[in-house]
Amino acid sequence: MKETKPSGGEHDDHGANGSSVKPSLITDVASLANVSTATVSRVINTPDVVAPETAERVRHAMSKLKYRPNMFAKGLITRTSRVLGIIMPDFLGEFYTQLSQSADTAARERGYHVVITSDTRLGSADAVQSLPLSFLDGIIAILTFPDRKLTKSVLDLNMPTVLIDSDTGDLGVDRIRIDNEPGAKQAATHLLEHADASDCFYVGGPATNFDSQARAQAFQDVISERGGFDKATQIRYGDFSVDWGNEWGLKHLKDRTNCITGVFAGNDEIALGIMNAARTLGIDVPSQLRLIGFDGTRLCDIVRPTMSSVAVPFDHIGSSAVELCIARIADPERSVSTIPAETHLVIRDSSVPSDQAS
Amino acid sequence: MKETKPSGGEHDDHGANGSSVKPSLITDVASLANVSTATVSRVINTPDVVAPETAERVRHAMSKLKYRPNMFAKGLITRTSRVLGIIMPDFLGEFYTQLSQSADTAARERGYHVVITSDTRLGSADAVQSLPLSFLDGIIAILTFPDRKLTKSVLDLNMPTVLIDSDTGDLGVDRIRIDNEPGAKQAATHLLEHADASDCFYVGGPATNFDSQARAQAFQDVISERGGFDKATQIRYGDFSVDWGNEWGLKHLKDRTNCITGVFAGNDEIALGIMNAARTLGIDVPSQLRLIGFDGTRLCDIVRPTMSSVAVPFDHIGSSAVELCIARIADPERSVSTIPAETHLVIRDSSVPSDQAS
DNA sequence: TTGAAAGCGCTAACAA
DNA sequence: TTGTTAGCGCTTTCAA
Repeated sequence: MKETKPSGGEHDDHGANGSSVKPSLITDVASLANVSTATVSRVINTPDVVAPETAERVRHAMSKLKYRPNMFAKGLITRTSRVLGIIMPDFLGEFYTQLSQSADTAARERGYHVVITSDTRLGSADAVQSLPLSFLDGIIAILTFPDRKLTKSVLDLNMPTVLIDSDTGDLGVDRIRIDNEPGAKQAATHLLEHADASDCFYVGGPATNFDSQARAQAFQDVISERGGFDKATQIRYGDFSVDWGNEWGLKHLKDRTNCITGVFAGNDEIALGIMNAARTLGIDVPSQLRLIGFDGTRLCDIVRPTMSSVAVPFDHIGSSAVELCIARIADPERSVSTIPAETHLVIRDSSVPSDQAS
Repeated sequence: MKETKPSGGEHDDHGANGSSVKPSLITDVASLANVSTATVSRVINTPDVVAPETAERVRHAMSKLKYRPNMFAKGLITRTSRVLGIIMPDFLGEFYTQLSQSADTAARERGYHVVITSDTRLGSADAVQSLPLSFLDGIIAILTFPDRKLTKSVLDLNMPTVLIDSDTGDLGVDRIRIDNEPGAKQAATHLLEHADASDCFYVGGPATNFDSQARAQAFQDVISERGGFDKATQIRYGDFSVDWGNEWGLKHLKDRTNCITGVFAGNDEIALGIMNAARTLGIDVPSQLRLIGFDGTRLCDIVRPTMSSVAVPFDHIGSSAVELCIARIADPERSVSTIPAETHLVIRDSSVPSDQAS
């Protein structure tokens, strides 16, 4: 309490809009506490190496000046930010939402922050220049489409990266591999319990989507075993939307009132659309139509009848991705690994014969 | 093509895991292109000021070396990142999802990036130290609870900030003010068209939540005008969840089979819960129960019957927040403004008398 | 236990 | 149109 008055004020800010008062620097804190900047830096980064009373004096100065280290300067030296970026196609959909939440929790436990951003810009030509992604210590990218350019953009970032759910072959990158097969096979098998093989359908997302295809394949493997399978009609692709499900349902369900139809949808939203179409057509779920979705999002428990769906282990995926990413950051030389994320069928009301059929 | 070989390689990376090869620097590019670092910097930031052929040469060197400016160093000087942060309570829920999407779009158009992060850590003691938020050029915070500590934490960041939907008085900060009143009054009025005032209920979120309260107040204003209003039973608080709606419905709807009940829910999820409870109890929506939600999320069109709801203009809110934030960044001295976001009722099937009442 | 000083990679005057 | 040079705010040897 004897040096020059530093720049940061101690009285309340007038405006409270940021950036009106300029932030105090480490030098301000140093002079207020009568120490060198090195010491201030030490109480922040390696507290145990500085004398308790000195540390206390410094801490007092820091809070008095509302000192906040400049992360640009800090990062320039340490080359880390302790923030992980999650790149996803868009912010919409339960899928991404639940994944973000679990990744955030996992990151937090390990002293990292997570920020979410959409990848739309990644595909553009000047992506490399425009992306302020170099702030990040690592990247977790959810690449659902086999978009080579996008994948390459991400890989070109040349930083610790974890890919989720992409169809990319072995690019020598850590990956969380969502295994569609077990859940999809369980779903198909479940459908077959009450419906003929020829009455079962797969209504998927985009034909180019890897998951969409994998689920279709598993479905086909199970169904075709029973014979009477016609790929052209029993497997259809559209997009991952309620509208597509509704459209398919309206068109293909109306003349199926005197048999039990089994439908396995590419995701929950499509399934919901089909459920709505059935209602419109007066077809009862589950007595006339057995329906199973995919992803196991919150939607399944919200709608009535509740919807059977193949659950994707979001928590496991989110936390594994974070762990893998942090492990890679810690040791860039460690061998590449792929962590499988198994799916499994969760049966709810939309696929089991109701006791009181109407 | 005559200088020292720079560090970055031109052959493919072996591993493809980031950080194995060290990134090339501006000096590498400069020497490869036979220019000074200043010139390289110019082709990146002010291209028109450098000779076309020189620029071309530099650009070639950049792509050959996969040069990527170090944002830490750049930010240290320019003090900007062109990244805006959106802070929200959590990643869950349609509300935040749709808001993020519109903010992202708006930011993109203006050359900014948006990252989403949850605010859980903001409230903690060491928040100031642990938050790597100083990277951001601005912050958009969604503060739904009157949490003074959280609000203060955000404001203490002392950077361009826009608050959305908080109940904070005038803190001299830019704000997007969601106006619950018009929509809520329309909802209450709509309910009154077919239900007695004493048969109308508001089932809100947390009692401490500002929006929850504002909606309740508007509801009360309209309903109590008709007389026979008992606040204690007709206004109930819980949380913004499907479960709470279901719980309320199961408890309070069962002995209301011989009158038309009108329910205005605090958000769409609560409304959905109530809708499910009604179904469980065999109460028909909308003939016996007129139901209106709040937020106007995608859920409203997904469920059957489709749900009437007070729409919140997400697009407007997201883009306005981004605009306001960018304006503040551009001119820290500009006067503080509050942009209202009006809500309005969107009538769907859950609140209108069905033609064929059962 | 602390301080002095040398940068981290980049941009921005100021010259040329 | 281009180059030289001085930092941005912080961390980190190296000495003391």
